[in-house]
Formats: sequence, structure tokens, C-alpha cells
Amino acid sequence: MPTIESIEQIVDFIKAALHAAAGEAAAGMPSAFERPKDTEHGDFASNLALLLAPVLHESPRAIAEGIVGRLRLPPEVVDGVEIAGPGFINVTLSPVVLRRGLMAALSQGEAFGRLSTGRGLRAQVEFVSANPTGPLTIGHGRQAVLGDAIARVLDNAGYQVDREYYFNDAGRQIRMLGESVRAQYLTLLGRPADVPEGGYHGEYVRGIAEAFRADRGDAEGETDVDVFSDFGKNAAFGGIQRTLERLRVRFDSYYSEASLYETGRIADTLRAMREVGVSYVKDGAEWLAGTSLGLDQDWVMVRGTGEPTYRLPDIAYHRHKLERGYDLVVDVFGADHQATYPVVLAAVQALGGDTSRFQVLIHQFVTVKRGGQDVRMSKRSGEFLTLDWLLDEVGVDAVRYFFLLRVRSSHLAFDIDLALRQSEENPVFYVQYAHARTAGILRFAAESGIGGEEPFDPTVLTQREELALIREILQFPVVLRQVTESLEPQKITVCLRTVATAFHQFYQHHRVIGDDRELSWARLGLVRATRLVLARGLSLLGVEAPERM
RNA sequence: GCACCCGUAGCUCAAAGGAUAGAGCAUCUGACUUCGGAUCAGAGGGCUGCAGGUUCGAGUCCUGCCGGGUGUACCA
Repeated sequence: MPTIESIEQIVDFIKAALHAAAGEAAAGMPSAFERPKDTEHGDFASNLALLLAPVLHESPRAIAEGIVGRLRLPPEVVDGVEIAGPGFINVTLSPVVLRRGLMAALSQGEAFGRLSTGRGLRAQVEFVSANPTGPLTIGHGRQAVLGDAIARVLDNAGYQVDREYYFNDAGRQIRMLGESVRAQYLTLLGRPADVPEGGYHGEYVRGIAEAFRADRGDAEGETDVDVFSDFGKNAAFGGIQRTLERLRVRFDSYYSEASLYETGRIADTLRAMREVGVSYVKDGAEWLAGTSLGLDQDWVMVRGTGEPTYRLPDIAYHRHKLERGYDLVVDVFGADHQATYPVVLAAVQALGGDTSRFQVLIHQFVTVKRGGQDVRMSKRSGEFLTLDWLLDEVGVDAVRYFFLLRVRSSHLAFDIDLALRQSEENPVFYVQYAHARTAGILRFAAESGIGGEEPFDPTVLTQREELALIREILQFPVVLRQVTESLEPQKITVCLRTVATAFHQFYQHHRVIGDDRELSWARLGLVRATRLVLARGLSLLGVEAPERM
């Protein structure tokens, strides 16, 4: 019997035994050995016989019988092996293994579920990257929470993680902001001015203008627009950072697009493209020869005016990410960037960059429904719902959990009325309640002198609900491995809900603290392990694990 | 027009190509004299948008439609 530090070792052990019993034909065959959807089918199911059937020209069930007949597994590992359905081999773990897994989890403590896949590696996660022209919207919220959770997951896997926010502080958008602020400022001075075409109309622009007036007085009417731009940018950025702080999102670095010009990286990238021969001049503009790189069209890098498009800095920026030595670079973008990243990656690759280090994650947009109607969000028309407003309404835990509940590829319809009406019944409370309950039980045990940290004999844990809960607890590291590979943190929310459910069921059926001291201690150990998983999982999502509610 | 994403229970969403498609919310019926009822037990609810194809096996892969979203700028 192998030493048990995780359920994964047992799985590998049994899987290898199955392959050995299947003979040479199974060598190197990528069989599945996974948890079946239906718990009646055991802890793990192998499809090996199904895969071998076409190779051996035999019925899958006959092959499965052969495998099971030759299978030699220690009885303390496996409780039962069954052939079911078309030829699945279902394996049920023994309570002995489950209990050992529980003890291992408890002895690992905070390290339970921690991985070593990223040990010694550096990762960067870029997300939000909203230009400082106004408050963050609900849509930005999804990205902020998603990127932050991914960073936490990578950190858990042993990566040294940097969170980066890239922003454009020099382009046309910022100039527009400046002109919009100036127009509002002039209006405040009693010299009504129109916000320019394409400018910003939101209420916040007037707020910035008022702040400007309070700061600089009334004599700035003729001042250059750059002054207004700078002021507006700083004001907007300050607001963004306050919002992010409320959302429990912190960045290690803010990367300015303008700095790419100052450091010469723009010019350098342009020069490199010419050297490699992937750019050409046409109609006074400089183009990236996209079609020669497998893209469906060529793209302008430098306009006829001599001003680069946003794509060139993007390429220079991504080259710099690689130069900074990251082993993994995760870009979290909204669906509106889906056309951009293939161009950036193709160009970086053409310039010799190792693009296999990039992971581009596109998340779909959040649409907002209120009163049964879609609310269109457009920052420039001033028509949007801010993240601050949402945080005011439902609180940070609900916002984070809600956004992490969905896969990123799915459109998220945020029904405001529903969110507000159900704010008390948000799924986050179910999991938080389970955690508070574990804390409550442990508190009670300590207060009533039972203790709770005593060593115990796990063999007294024999009830169905106890073993079911242990099974779910032991899934935690497996789930984290999946999440680290797929970068899909919503799997954590599923895992936590399952653990919480198993715990509530256990609690409903069995008294933790009773006359039987030995049993009480063992069950308290189970409660401790539950609490550990819930707290660790919630912390990976950036959601609070309350002691009381 | 073309490219990418999405259509699954009334609603919001899950399901490495695996077995009878699952959860929550909502609806209905039940359950506490004891550790937290924000809980638990149960019921109803589906031609997985439509039509073909590949496969022992398709919600998942391929093709074509239909519907929604996002791109497709010498705007960012």
C-alpha cells in the first residue's frame, strides 16, 4: 500500500494496477480514471476496457472481466471493484484509505491543497487594465474578480505571482477626458461649453471639474487641455484604485503605455519588425504583414500621421513581459479584445518571442437587466452602472462570489432587481454559513471542555454521511489541480458548495459532541478538516470565511 | 459578409467524448426539547435552439441553418 498524502496518489496507484492487469495493449493508453457523476458508481471509474475493445476486437465487458480477474489490489485500499454498464470498471475506495486521507489533510493543515506545479516559476496576471477615464463598471468587476482569483490560484500552486494593470495614459481617450473636464469646468464658471464629439458625459466628469475648480480656482479657463487631462486622469485613477481596494484586489504594478515610448521599446519593436521583414510601408503608413503570419489581414502599426495605433504598444508591451522573464503570462481580456490578441501574439512570435508562455483568457461581457430591460453600458455616453454602486448594494463577498460562479466564456446576465431581491439568499451565504457553523461547533467544544484538537482514532468514523464528507474533503486538492491547469476558478465554487452540502447533511444526521468522548474527538477532527477546506477555498476566491454570521 | 463566444428545467448556471443530462433559486410536501433551521428530507419540472454527420457511446467533436453577444478602424 502506498503512503497516502493525497487521494491522487491512490488514484495513480490503482490506475497503474489496472493498466498492468490489462496487459501490453493498454501500455501508454490514455485511459480515464475519474469520479463518476453518480456516486452509486463508486469513487472512480475506468473506461480502459471500452478503449481496448476496438483494439482487441473483443466485447468491452469481456475485457473488463479479464482485467478485474487479474487485478491485484490490497483489500485495505479498495472496498470493491465492479463492472458496470457497457464495460466501465468501478472502484470503491475502502474506508481505511478515506480515513488516512482525512488524517493526512489535518496534518497538512494550511498546506492541504497547496501544489508545487509552479515552484520556482514566475507568473504574471494582467487584468482590469481599464483606461483612467472614469469609474470602473460592473463589467470591469467581473474581470477584476476573475483575474484576482486566478492570481490567487497560481500563488497556491507555488508560482511567484505579479498582478499587473496596464493603462493608456497618453492617447486620444485621455485627451477627450481632458476636453470634457474643461467643458464642464467652463460651464461651472458660467461660460457654458459643449462636451466635444466623442467626449465623456458622465456625472463623474462634472465631479472632476468641481474638484479641479476647488483645487485650482477660477482662472484656468484658457489653460492647455493637457492640464485638464492630467488632472482628470489622476482623479479617475484615484477612484479606480479606491474601488479595487473595496473589491480586495491589489496590483503589484501599474504599467503605463506612455513609458513604452520613453524607454524606446516602441521604436525598438518597430525596428525589429523591419529587420525580420514583417512590416512594410504603404500609403504613408507602416503595416504589419499579418497575412504572412497566418492572420487574415494586415494591420496598421503607424498611421500616416506618424502616430502609432494601439496595437504597436501592445506588441512592445508583450515583448517586454517575456523579457522580464515570466514563465507564465496570463492576460485576462474582455470579449472586445478578442480580435487584438491574435495580432499581438503573431507579431511577438515573429519577433522571436516564446508565445507558448502566454495564456489569453477571454471573458464574455456582463449584460445588465433592470426592470426587465437591458441597460446599455457606454462610458462615453455616461450610461453605465458602476462597480461602486454594486458594492454598495450587495457587498463585496456577494459581488466576488457571484462573478466567480460562472465560466468566463458564458455571457453573464446580471439582473439587478433579482440580485437586490435575493441579496439575502445569495449562494455565498450557504458556504459561509457552513463555515460559521464549523467554527460554532469548535467554539462550543472548547467552551464545554471537550477540547477539539486531541489526537483521535479515525476508525470510529463509519457512518455513510461521515465517509461522504471525507470523500468531498479529499477532492479539494484534485479540484485545485484542475483549476490551476484550466484557470477556471468557478470549479472552486462548485467544490465548496459540495463540501458545504455534505457537511450540512452530516450535521443533520449526527451529533458531533456527545457522551462518547472518542467519537466526539473524531467528529471534531472531521469538522476541523471541513472548516479547513471551506476557509482555504473561500480565501482563494477572496471571499471572507466568517466565524459567526 | 467574415471571425470569435454563447443557446441545457420557469430563472441563473453545471457536466476531459462516457452510464438514467445535474445543482441552486422559484413552486409544492415534510423535519428541531440537545452542538447555529441562513439547515435537512422529498416531489414536480427537459426531443440539451433546429437538421444532418463522425463514434461502441455526442450537451460536448464536424457541417449547414436559426437566435443572441462581441469584434471586424490610419478609435482604445
